[in-house]
Amino acid sequence: MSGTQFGKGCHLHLIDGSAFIFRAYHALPPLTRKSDGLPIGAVAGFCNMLFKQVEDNKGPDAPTHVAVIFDYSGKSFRNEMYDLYKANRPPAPEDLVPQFPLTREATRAFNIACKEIEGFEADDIIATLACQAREAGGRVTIISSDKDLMQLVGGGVEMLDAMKNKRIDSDGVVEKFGVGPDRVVDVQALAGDSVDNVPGAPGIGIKTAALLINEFGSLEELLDRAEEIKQPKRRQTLIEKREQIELSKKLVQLDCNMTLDFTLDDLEVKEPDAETLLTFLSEMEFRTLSKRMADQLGMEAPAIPEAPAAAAASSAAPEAVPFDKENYECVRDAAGLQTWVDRIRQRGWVAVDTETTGLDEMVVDLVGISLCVEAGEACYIPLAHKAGGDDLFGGEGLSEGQMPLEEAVAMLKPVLEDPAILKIGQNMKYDAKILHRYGVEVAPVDDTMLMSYALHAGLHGHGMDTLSERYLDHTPIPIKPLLGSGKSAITFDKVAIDDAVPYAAEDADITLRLWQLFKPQLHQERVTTVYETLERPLVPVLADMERNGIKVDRDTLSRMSNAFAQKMAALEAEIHELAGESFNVGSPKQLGEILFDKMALPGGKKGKTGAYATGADILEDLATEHDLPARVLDWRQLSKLKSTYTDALQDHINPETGRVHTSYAQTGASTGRMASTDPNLQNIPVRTEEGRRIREAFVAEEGNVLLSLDYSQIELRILAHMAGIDTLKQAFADGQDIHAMTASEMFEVPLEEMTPEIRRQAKAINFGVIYGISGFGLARNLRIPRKDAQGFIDRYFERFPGIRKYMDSTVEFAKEHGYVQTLFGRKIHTAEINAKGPKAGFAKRAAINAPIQGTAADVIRRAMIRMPEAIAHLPARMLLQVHDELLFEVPEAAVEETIAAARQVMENAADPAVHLDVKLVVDAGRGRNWAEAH
DNA sequence: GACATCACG
DNA sequence: GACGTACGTGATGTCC
Repeated sequence: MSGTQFGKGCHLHLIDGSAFIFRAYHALPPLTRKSDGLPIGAVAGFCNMLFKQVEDNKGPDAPTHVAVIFDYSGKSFRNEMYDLYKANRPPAPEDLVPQFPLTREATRAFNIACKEIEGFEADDIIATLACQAREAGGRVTIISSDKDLMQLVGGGVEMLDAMKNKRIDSDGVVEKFGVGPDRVVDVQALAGDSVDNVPGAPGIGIKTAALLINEFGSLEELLDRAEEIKQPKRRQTLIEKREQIELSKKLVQLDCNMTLDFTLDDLEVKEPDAETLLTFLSEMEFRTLSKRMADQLGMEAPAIPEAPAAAAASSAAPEAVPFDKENYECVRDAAGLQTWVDRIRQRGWVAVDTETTGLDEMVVDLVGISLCVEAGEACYIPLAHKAGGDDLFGGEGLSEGQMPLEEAVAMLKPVLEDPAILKIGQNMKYDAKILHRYGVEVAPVDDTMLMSYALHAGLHGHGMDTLSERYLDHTPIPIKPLLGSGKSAITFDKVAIDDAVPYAAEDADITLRLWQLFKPQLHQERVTTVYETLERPLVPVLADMERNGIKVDRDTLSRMSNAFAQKMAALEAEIHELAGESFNVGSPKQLGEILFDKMALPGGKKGKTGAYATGADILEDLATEHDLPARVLDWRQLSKLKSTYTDALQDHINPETGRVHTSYAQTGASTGRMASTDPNLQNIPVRTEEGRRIREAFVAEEGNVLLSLDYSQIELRILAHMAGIDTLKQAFADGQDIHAMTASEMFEVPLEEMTPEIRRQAKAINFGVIYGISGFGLARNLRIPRKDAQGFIDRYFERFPGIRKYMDSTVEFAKEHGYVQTLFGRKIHTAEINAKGPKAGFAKRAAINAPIQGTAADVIRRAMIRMPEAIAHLPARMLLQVHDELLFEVPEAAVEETIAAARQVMENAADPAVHLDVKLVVDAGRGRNWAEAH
């Protein structure tokens, strides 16, 4: 066949690749590649179509030439004619984006010509090729159902809807458009197209358009003789919108005369190269297709590890298999471990759990590893259990019957790092960090804790015990009896191996069962995208940040501690003097008795415990008249700073790194926010001058600076977007002072005459709105009469009715569905929304706040996930996240570049999943320490 | 271990 | 008509 020139007797298949991808994407369930979760549903559908094409190549009506044509991403020449062309088309779904290049790869793997040209749409290339083929006397089949291509039908050109397997010839076009192919563009020009944003003639659809074109013969004739039309409205439209209609025709008219850098002859059908194709298919892990293709090519199908989704579905329901300690194996040597390695390889996945000497992953040692490949069947590999304390030779000796730790790790490493084997864990960040210290980079991973978070946020916690009890109806073996408690508590390495096996193996067993249960639920609950884009990819990012830590200067803290202690002592003496007796200032109970009984100051008891409330707000009220409460407030501030920060922080400095390594709880907050623990670095003081100085102890390494980038007013911006408040959006677009603007709108004060006091009140209202405002809450915050506060709120809602609408509809949604959602699809369950009594108020406000706080949390998560790649070329390290702030450490020379790169990522973090009507703005600061940088 | 208090966004 | 409220967190010290 080679060398034949395209001409009579030739048959060209033109496949509309882009259209096909979208149809495959929407028609098929969201399949993911088992080994790493890569979305591949559309690729799978696409490959099946190509497979069919290959079969067709041998069929009775076989093509001699074939090509798959793609849209070039980006704008086409039509955007130059009409900038709104396809403007209302939403961006491609995020899990489809990575599949675009894969479909090109697939096409080439099938050895089919793969064409796209910058600045042109696939339709134009198809049109040009179809015209060329027709002129050469050949036949053409366009494999697409896109009506825009129907203008090409006729003269040997037909279309084929591959999904419905339906051919469309001239008659088919007449059926669809009421006119022949040669007049399709005329009808389209009149009818317009909302999908492509082609304006057309308002009020005229396909039916009317066809009627008119058939009556007048052509669009040009119709427009010239528009005066003759009887219906007044129609006549007026055609006359007034003539220009718009003519533009529409240009938009829908395909270009048959493109200059191509290839010829029809280049599209000759070729046999696929068996090895290339099978390699690709097995890389995609397309089991069935690999087999069918291999059969057709007369080859052996490549081995692909079994798919978890299919296999999980086929195995017994995880909750149906009883828990049985007897089935848990203790692996004591290499031979025993090898059988598990083999089982894992055969299975393609494994649940993993590590046992360690403590909870701090930066410090603790590995004690053992448990594995599970099938519900009910698990093992524990003890590696560093120590002999009993009464051992004559000291407690340091390892217990008998353990294989060497290095040997076990060496055997497991290839499995744990194999991209084709999925590692399943409960809070895998912990295990991955431990294993990292033993030279193992665990990947890919699934995490049942994160799955539960995507599914059940707001309903309950996501710890293993909770999940096991709720979803497996099984109470796990408690750790307490093994470790003891209090002073006599031991670490896991001191637990007897026989006791450790059932406990440890069960954890892996539970994890596997939870995974089998949750995995399909992600799809059913429509949170796969949340899990795959906001949860799973964040794990390694957080692990890196935690490992990085931040340098904290012990001397600075220590000096401050001493200073605080001195001041506190002085204050304490003064307080005792004022009280006329000595008492524990740190005891709210004793303080309350002094203030309200002995001194008889005005104030009240509080609820449950019967003790007086002595919170800062109450003391502040008293402080205007009395010295004692004022001193107590000072004392308390210092006490807080000293105990929580200057003292406790020193204990968290890692002796090896000299840095403080926090731990982020990814599932800590129901809204999608992270929580920071051990220590909490998200609540380091900043609001008072004295407290802010603690940040001076957070420093950069020599030659480096700390860089702080934070979102400006992100929650208010998100509220403006979600509630659709034009005034607010405009103010943000103009870079205005949003609180001053609010104040001006509300109190009708011109911006030039704004006073700090009025602005302060507006600011409180703006924040109140985010929290689900109430007259009471605002009154307390502003210390104004409740009536006045309610007046402010009423005026606010009058001025911004959209806000009230947002609040009402959010609560409505919560009541109906039992959850609310962020813009990115994260669900936050609102269990008590339909409760009665005071609980209802709480639930309502939480429901109003959650989508706003949660969307902001999603945005910064997306930025964090993209950050490593964006700063990979720079010597910068991301250290901390504080809800709307990211802190970096970077050599001075790379500061500007890092700010630019990080800001770019942060400001565009919502795209392309969500297009915000309000731009996100990121402020940056730098300094030798965190106080300077912030 | 519950409660009160206070640090942050 | 009264209830009793700002949203989301974590750490510390007191007291039982």
